[in-house]
Amino acid sequence: MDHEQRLLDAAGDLFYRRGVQAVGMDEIRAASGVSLKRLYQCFPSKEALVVAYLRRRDERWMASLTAYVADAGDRIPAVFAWLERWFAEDDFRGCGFANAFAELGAGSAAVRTAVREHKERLRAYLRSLAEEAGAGDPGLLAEQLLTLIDGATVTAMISEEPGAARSAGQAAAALVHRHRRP
Amino acid sequence: MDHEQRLLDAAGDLFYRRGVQAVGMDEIRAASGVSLKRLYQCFPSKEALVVAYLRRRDERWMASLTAYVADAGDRIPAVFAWLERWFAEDDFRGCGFANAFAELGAGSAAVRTAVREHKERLRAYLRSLAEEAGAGDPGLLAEQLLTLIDGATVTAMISEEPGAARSAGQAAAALVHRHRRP
DNA sequence: TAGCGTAGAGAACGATCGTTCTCCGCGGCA
DNA sequence: TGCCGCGGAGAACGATCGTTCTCTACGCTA
Repeated sequence: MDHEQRLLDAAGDLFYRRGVQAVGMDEIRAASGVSLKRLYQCFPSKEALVVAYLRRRDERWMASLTAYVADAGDRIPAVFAWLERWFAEDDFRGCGFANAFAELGAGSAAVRTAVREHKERLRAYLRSLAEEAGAGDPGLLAEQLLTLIDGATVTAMISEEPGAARSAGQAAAALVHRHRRP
Repeated sequence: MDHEQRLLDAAGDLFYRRGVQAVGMDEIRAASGVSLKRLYQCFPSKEALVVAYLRRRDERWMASLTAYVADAGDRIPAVFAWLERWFAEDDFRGCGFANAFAELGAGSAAVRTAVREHKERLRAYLRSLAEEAGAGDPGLLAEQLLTLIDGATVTAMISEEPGAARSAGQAAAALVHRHRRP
């Protein structure tokens, strides 16, 4: 495995679990086994590493969600079933993007952009699901689903109970039903 | 005005706008005009100051919301109208509690507790609104409203558009309607 | 084998953090 | 007036941060 992958593996785990500011570059070096010199050859600054972490997390998170939903019959309920499994994971600690935005959004335009791109990708995907479900206003339904997802993620992070996904899933089902009949 | 108030005013503004870790104690001293010695007499550590900031923010935030809603006819829609006004404020930067949890939750049990207490207070208030609205399962409706509020707050923070409150308010109205007829 | 380029380990650097300490000047009291 | 104690300004401290530099050891080529 090349150095960049090893660095992103170590940084991704540490940044997500403990927060970006709480993790120093030397800890990433120790966890990855990559020397500091090479670390700075791959990523010229911590900010660059954080942005790369967010981009890779976006790819993997979206890929996991879409793969799970593609295999399910009822697409939109499957989104919330996937969320519940995610919330129950041992190292779940909320939305890595919202957390990074909270930590660094005020200071780093690159982080703001990376987070917005992720949310935009998710919104577009939810819109495709809303269209497939025959919603009268798929843009509005997608926005509401996004709100339920982000809200359930915050609630699960703070309460440390994966049940937040279930009530959000019920709300989503009610909204989908609502959007079908104008 | 006494020193504690001046400190909490300055710290509250700085912590919320820029994040806790991005603000040093010396900057709080400069903004408040309170000497460093007295600062540490009032709050023996930064963590204590952060917890006091969260408690005061909880009180004021809840007081503002409940006062606004109490004056309105339709209580639950009023919650989302209040949210929209909040999102449109110049220095809006998301939920101070979720942001503090993202920054410090992994490292500070006191911060985790303060954040959970706020969310619990909000949940209890929403439950009282759900009961008043005649919901069949007020606990579930309160949980869903909380999810919509947190989700809309995250979306508004990231997108910097207050419109997130509107679609969430429409979703809330649909859910209230749903809960009335089983 | 001699010379060279490279890579890793980790010391070093300047900045900044939370926290404590020192010093000085001012007000109350005999 | 002389003394004492308190409070403020800010220097100082040790730790740690992101980043760079030095030194050493090794592999390749002639």
